[in-house]
Amino acid sequence: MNLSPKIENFVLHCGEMGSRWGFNRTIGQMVGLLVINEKPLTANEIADALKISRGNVSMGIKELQSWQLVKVHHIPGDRKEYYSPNGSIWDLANRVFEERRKREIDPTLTLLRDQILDSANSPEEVYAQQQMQSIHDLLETVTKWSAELQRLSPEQLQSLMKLGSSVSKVIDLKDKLLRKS
Amino acid sequence: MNLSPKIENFVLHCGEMGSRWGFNRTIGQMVGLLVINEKPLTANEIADALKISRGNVSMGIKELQSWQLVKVHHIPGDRKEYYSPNGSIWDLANRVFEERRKREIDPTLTLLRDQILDSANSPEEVYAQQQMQSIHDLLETVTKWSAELQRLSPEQLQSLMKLGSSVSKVIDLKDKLLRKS
DNA sequence: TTAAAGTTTCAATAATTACTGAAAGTTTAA
DNA sequence: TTAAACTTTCAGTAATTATTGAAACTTTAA
Repeated sequence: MNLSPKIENFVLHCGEMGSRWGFNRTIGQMVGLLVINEKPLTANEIADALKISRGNVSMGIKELQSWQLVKVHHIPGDRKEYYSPNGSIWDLANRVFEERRKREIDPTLTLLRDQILDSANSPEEVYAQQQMQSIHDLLETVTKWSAELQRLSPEQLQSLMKLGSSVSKVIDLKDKLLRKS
Repeated sequence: MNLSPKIENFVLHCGEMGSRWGFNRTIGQMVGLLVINEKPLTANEIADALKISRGNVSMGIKELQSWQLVKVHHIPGDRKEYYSPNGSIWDLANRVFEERRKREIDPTLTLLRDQILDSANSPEEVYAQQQMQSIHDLLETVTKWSAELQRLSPEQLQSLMKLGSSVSKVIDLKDKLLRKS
């Protein structure tokens, strides 16, 4: 497996970004490689292209499956497993986004809900409760909004952007409309 | 500095979430501690409350300043520096969001713009270019949308949510309105 | 000036996280 | 069954990241 410089460049970049996107370097590279290749790849091809051990590929694939980012294919008469991205770029991004919400926001929302139910026993705790309530409200709003946006298709979002509409303009329009009716 | 169990619990949680939010455990705890305390704290108080070294606090504060999350106060006749969160919860979240966009999306957008300008030299590269174009378009859309949403005040967002309006409903309203006029 | 009160830096080390490769496990065809 | 072809696991090790604490630096009051 010999990557062209352009493709290798992209794959290496995905590796560097990997940890920022929620996985590690190797897994970032794997995503890049799978996305940039039209044909599904075997674990050995991945190990070879990225110059990593076979065992590491196996662990990476497992992780990517837990994020629902890869799909397995079988070719009749061939025992190897072939891997490819599970869906369009948009689908992949949505899953990463969703998974990160689960990891980065949900646990805190759970904690805050519990803490807020509990009553404060001192002036410091009264202030602490207020702050926790603010964080809770913020996170709930963000969660709801991200769910709304995820529901839209890329076409809906992009056509909206291309119309030159900002969200605030849309909200203004909505306000006007509601006032009239 | 003795934290009540409830407050300690919150601070420790912030520590555990720290790395998921883009910093490390200690810095997560520092944010939690500063946010939950009404009064600004000195570096020594932070070190004491979190049981970490003074040097570590210094480095953490530096990092938090680079994210623009803390503010320094001085009390007349007192040489110590007092730290507090730089703005409301909403302000802090906005800055984290913005900073993460810079780290997680912008570098990739830059790379993809360059790659897309370059012409493909093989069928594999043609496919690769197409995929890179899709990722580019997706990231641009996400970037523009997040900028739009950040522009709204928490009140605007929340009132909108409370009206029970989903974004798609708002978009539908907008379409109807545009069709009429 | 000086020294006290504070802050920052950074080399050494600790803690965490990722990776390898050999062994164990699984599946399939004969 | 057996063995070939493949995948997974995981103990040991490598690489990376975070933390300490002592020394260097800075600021201010006398």
